[in-house]
Parts: sequence; structure tokens; C-alpha cells
Amino acid sequence: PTIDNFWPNIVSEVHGIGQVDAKHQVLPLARIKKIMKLDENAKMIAGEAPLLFAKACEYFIQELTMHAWVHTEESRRRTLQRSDIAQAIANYDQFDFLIDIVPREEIKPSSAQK
Amino acid sequence: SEDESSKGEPDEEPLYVNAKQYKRILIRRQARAKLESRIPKERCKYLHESRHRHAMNRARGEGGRFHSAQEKGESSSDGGSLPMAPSSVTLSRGT
Amino acid sequence: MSNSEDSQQYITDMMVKEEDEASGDESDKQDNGIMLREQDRFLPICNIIKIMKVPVPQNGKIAKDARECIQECVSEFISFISSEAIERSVAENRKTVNGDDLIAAFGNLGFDNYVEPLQIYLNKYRESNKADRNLFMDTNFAQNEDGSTTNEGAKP
DNA sequence: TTCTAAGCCAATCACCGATCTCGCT
DNA sequence: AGCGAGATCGGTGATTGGCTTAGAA
Repeated sequence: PTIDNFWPNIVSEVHGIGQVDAKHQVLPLARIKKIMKLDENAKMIAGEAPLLFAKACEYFIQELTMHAWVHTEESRRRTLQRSDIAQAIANYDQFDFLIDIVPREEIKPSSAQK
Repeated sequence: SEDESSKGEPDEEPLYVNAKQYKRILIRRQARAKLESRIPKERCKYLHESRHRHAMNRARGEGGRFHSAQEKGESSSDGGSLPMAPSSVTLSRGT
Repeated sequence: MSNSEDSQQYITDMMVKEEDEASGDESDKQDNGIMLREQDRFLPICNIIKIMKVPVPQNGKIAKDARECIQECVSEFISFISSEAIERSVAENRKTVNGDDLIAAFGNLGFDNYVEPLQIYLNKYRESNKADRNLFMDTNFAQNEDGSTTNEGAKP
């Protein structure tokens, strides 16, 4: 289970799905829809949209956590903390959209920055 | 030794962000600013008063963990309040 | 009668409506509309933790700060992608944001890794729905005139 | 070393999904 | 036709804190 194998594993995982089990999602679809509706431009939302987001959020949480855990280990800790996530966000430009949510100054001192 | 490049934005970006995300980041920043007044500045200790009270009233084992089945009524004249002495007692969780 | 309100919460649960912020203001007051609770802005913390534990070793720990941080990041993730997807649906004069808008948004915002698995997942979902609908309509007629069964593995 | 804070349990109840009606395209 | 918003309903898993000690400092 490494970062390099993450997306290839995801792709082979979706292929293994027979029928999409709309029920028993890990994340509640109603809550996802509610978050989407916070956007003032949101009018109508197709039923498939929260379902896609439920899957995408699983991927996102796993990937961000996985990147953060690298920094936890680099600091020889066994508890993932907020500063590890800040580091992970700073080191991968796909996470740039979180720059206001977890600002750079949250990175704990004496850590490398690429 | 500080040199946040200038402008006057809430959080200054490190000069360059993902080019595909830049425009959307700005749009989202405005959207969040509109919502800011409706967002409490700090997190509550708990989400629901009723669930908080439920947790407080629940039966707890010796180690502070929730424990099943403490009898609801408490009118036993019997002095022994321990549920029962199981063969094995609290097992410390090895990590 | 025994309902004693505590100071921290805003309103209990009955009588909460929903937001609708009209327009025209950026100065923040205290309640410009209705206050949003954490249940309205975030996914349940318990579900977040479950997913976070997957890539973390079994003996690893996760700080409370980190859980809540991820929780906020996920909501921004949804809003960020949604914003792009909604704009595309508006650009095409549609009132409904659909899965194709979302997948296009993922690609346009640089989440290229998400596109392939989500496209596959979306196709399977649409197929499943069509299959269920046909099965429900037919109920008795097990007639297959079509024969274009693009199904793969059957689920026992 | 000192001492903060994460994990561990499971019962209630708020919320989620299922189902309906009514509107739109 | 089909599809989604909104309301209603009933079933259920997320929420929840005290004590121990892992582990941050």
C-alpha cells in the first residue's frame, strides 16, 4: 500500500464492482447533497451526483491521509496530527485548493518544504 | 525575514498555485466569505444536548468504558452492585 | 416540558428551516440568515475517521485536530468541485448538475486521477438503474429481445 | 523525564434513505 | 414519458465521556 499504487488499485477496485450498491454507502448521500446546496448557484442536483461524490470523497480522504502519514513517520511519531496534513497539502499541488483551509503557517517548524 | 508578497488577501498564496485550480480557488474564497457570518467561530463541545446527556447517564465499566446493561431500576436491597463477577476481569488492551 | 435548552446550541431541531441568503452584503453581522451547524457543513466525523484509518497502519493513532482538519477539507473538496460543475451546467443552460458535469469538473481542476474510476462507477450505476427499472416493469416477462447484455459478473 | 490527549466501550435519538406527491422539462 | 424538490415516516448507526496509558513534548 503505497502512494504509487493508490490509483491503480482504485481503478481495479471499481472494475470489481458488479452492481452499484446505492444503499449502504460509507458516507451519507443526504449530507453530501446538503453541502452541495450551500453553493448559492446550485439549483437542481441529479441523484447520481452525491453518489459520485461519496466515492470521490473516500478516495480523497484516503489519499490526503496517506500523504500526511508520510510526514508523521518522517517525524518518527505514531500519531497523525494536523501539521502533517498541512505538510501534505504544501507538497502536492493537487491539494492547493485547501490553502485557505489549512494555511502554510500551520506547518510545524523545522520541516523541509519543497 | 517576512515577506508575504503583498496584496491584501486573507491568506497569501505562495506565489504560484496549481494553474487549473487558481480561478476556482478565488471564486470559492468569495463564496466562503459570504458564508462566514453564518459559521460559528469555534466548534461546540458536543453536537446534541440529548446525546450528551445520554452518554453521561450511561453505565460505565471500571475503566471508564461504556458497559452494557446496568439495570434501569435501582431499588435492589441487595448490597452487591457489581453486575456479576465474571471469570476474567478487566483486560488491559495491549496495543 | 423537560426540554431545557443549553446555551451552546442555537435551536434544538424542530423549526430549523434552511438557509437562504438573499443578496447584497458582505459585511458580516452575527446572524445574517440562520446559523449553520456542523451537521449542516460537514460529513459525520465517525465516517471520516473510518476512512482515514484505511491507509494508516493498524497501530497508528489519529489526533482529534487531524480528524477535524480532514473533515473540513472534505467539505471544501465537495464545494470546490461542485462550484466548477455547477458553472458548467449553467453554461449549457441546464438546471440540473449531473454526473458528467462533476467528472468534467474533476478533470478541469486537475484531479485527473479521479476521472477514470468515477466514469466507470457512473456507468455501472446507470446500468444498474436501467436494469432495475426494466426488471421492475417487466416483473413477469423474462423476455430478452434485446440481448445486448453488457453485464459482466453476475452477483450471486 | 512530564503530563497531554487518543482509544476504548455500546445505547439512545437525530438523521438518513425510502416513499409519496407535485412541479418541471 | 422521466427526473428532482420537498414533505413525511420509521429504522438505525453516529454520537458520546471517564479512565488508562501511549506517546507528544
